[in-house]
Amino acid sequence: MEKEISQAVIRRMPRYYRYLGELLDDGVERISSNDLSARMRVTASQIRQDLNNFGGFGQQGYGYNVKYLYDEIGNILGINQRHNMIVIGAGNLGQALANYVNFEKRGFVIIGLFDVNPALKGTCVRDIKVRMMDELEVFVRKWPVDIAALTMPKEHAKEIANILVDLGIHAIWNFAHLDLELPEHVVVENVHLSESLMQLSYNFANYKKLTDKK
Amino acid sequence: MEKEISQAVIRRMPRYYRYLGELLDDGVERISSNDLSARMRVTASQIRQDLNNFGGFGQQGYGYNVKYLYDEIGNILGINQRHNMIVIGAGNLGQALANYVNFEKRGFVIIGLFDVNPALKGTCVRDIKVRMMDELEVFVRKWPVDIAALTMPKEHAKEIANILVDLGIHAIWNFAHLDLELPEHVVVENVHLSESLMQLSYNFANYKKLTDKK
DNA sequence: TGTAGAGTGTTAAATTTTTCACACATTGAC
DNA sequence: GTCAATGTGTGAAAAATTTAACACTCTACA
Repeated sequence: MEKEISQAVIRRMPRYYRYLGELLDDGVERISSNDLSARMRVTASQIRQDLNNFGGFGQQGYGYNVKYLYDEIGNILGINQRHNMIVIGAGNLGQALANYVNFEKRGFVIIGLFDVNPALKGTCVRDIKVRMMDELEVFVRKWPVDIAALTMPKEHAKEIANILVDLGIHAIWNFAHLDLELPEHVVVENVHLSESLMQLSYNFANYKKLTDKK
Repeated sequence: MEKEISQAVIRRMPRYYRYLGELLDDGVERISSNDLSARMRVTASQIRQDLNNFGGFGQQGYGYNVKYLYDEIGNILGINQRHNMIVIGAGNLGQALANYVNFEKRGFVIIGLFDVNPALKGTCVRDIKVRMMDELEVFVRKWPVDIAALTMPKEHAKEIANILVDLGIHAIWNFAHLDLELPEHVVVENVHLSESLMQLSYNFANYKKLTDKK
């Protein structure tokens, strides 16, 4: 078995993908790790190391073919394979996700939106109907759901996550401010906005301290 | 000058803060790095190392006083100091931020919400009025703004970010899918949702591969 | 076709991050 | 008060990550 690739590397791959997409749009055909490194402000060495975790995509004396590398990274990340998503919590955040058409372009299709608020029942976000939570189970049994995004308040997240896992979903995009404790085979990706804000706050305070001292 | 603390450490601090807050709510008075490590699923060693970057908050034979440590980490992160925020982009995501009352509890107060869409002019999210972009400059000159959250489409983010920086703002919470190139003294925290989703996608695909092989 | 230059893949070194291990301060039971 | 148990702070080891260095391949131009 191949050795496992570290999350540090994985976290950088989407960024490569983004930059390559831009190059593609700009009609750039080929790029060297050096040129890319200058654009992305990372070392060329890191780019080459990262990519070589997945295989040799470049060619000596030439560099990397943008289109080819773009597609390869897309495959690695599972982009352009269709992923059906549901979003639990149709508040602003849930609606923001539902409205974000770029996900769909990449194969991440939101097929259902759920909430407890009866006022939302039957309303639509884009063409996605908001359903009540009691319809969740039937829905998930009927449609193949790959990923569930949790955008509801943290009070219910734990319970819902367990239900989803019992229903066979094993990828969860968690926006609730808590750490889900789920079986090992379930993949969880956390987006903790308040923690991100606090990190910003620290760096902000620290920058001020630095300049105040001068 | 004290040696700089790595972002890896900073990124973990809000999580400690969150767990300590929960302990506090549960009426727990003291905790050892060992107990905390069991709850948080990190090594006790890491907890002690992390905290000791900022000073010795614990006591041998006793552990850490929850309330005290909670407050200290709060201070380190600049929580409970007031931070005035503005949000550029009053779409779903901007409104989600504006509606999220917990930020305010922590001292992060959104004082303005801006958009280009005239249909939103004068509408309110909670008690925050949505203003048009052409009012931005006067607003920022009038009110002290610490942090700007960018939730508008990426096409305009670069330009707006430059304007904000010129107006003296030096902390930016960037939700747009691009990397801002700003002067060194500006602190930027990125939240790239699509990259987070791709990381989930990779891990999802990889989990599947693993189990399929068996 | 030959060859200088470009640029990858890869091994090795440097750095950073995490974990281990333990001396010693404090607690709390008796 | 004594003393075993607890549990931090910290220096050192281990592991992981990042950067550097370079042999060798392929390109592109004459």
